[in-house]
Amino acid sequence: MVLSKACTYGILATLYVAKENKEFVPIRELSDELHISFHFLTKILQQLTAQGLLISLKGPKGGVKLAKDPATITYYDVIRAIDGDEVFTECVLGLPGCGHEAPCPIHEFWSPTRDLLKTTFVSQSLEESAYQINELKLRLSLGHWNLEEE
Amino acid sequence: MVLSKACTYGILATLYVAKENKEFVPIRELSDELHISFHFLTKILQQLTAQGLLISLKGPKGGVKLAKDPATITYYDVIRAIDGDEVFTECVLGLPGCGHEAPCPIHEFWSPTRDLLKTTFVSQSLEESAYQINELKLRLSLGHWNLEEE
DNA sequence: AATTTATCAGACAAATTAGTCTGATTAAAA
DNA sequence: TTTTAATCAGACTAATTTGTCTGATAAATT
Repeated sequence: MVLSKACTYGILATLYVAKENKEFVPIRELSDELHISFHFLTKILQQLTAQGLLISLKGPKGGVKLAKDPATITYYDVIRAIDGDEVFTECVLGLPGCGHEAPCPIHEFWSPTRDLLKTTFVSQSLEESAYQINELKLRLSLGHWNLEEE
Repeated sequence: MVLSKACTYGILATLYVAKENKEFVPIRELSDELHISFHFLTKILQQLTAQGLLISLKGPKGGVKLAKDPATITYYDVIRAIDGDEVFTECVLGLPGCGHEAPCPIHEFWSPTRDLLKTTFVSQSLEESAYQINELKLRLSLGHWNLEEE
């Protein structure tokens, strides 16, 4: 698995918030719509709040919102806040100190692939995805299509 | 993490066997040289034996050897035998049924990246890496360099 | 001021992955 | 034929990730 579940949940939630484009979305709404455990999602979003990607508000009318313009937040930002950037920097075989000077047997081939992996997430902003979600009516929910309520 | 630890251990072990190029390498030698837990590695190599990538022999002069010409075994073969091929097929956001007809918001961008990921592992054989290990004296061990014995 | 609705904090449980251990089995060598 | 050296089988433990729960805190409404 490239991304942890916590990380994919974090991405789905920030995408939802980006597409809604309103003040403070309650986590309960996110967990209901995306079919993610409320308490688990709460913990994940607290991380994103602590990292400065989200702003939260307690009480009625509370919830979370993006801390910045969604055009300036990339998938990479969210991934790094939850999973760290090890997946984009570490040796795929786990050899300590693997690099150009002391490469593992596939370093030379893995390195460009790893770079593309990073570029893929760096070059996509939440706004671009939010636009596509709205335009193309893309779903974000983890629920299976034929179990979706209308 | 792209590959599980079990998977990286399996790759390192098969690479070691490929570079040694002799009949039946004992797992004890592999675990000592690669600094991997003997019992854990044993279980992993049993999987590879069950999957037909390795042949094992009990008793003195026993151990494991490659079941085929290392030129015909790819990293992808080993990865699939241990981790399965989900990492090469599933949605990076975990959305069930994500695909061309019902894409997730980054399907279009993730898809080629995922393809390169697979291609990277499909196009590298154990023999090619074994050759490089021998020629360039590349290390396989998980031990840190300054802790290595001579 | 009291109530309601939300996040925050942290303990706890379950599931998965990683790692350990003991004994059974098998094959070669003495 | 006995001993020895290896894998095989499976139970067990530890660590990490995932998920659940309860209460404290804060902000808006009544």
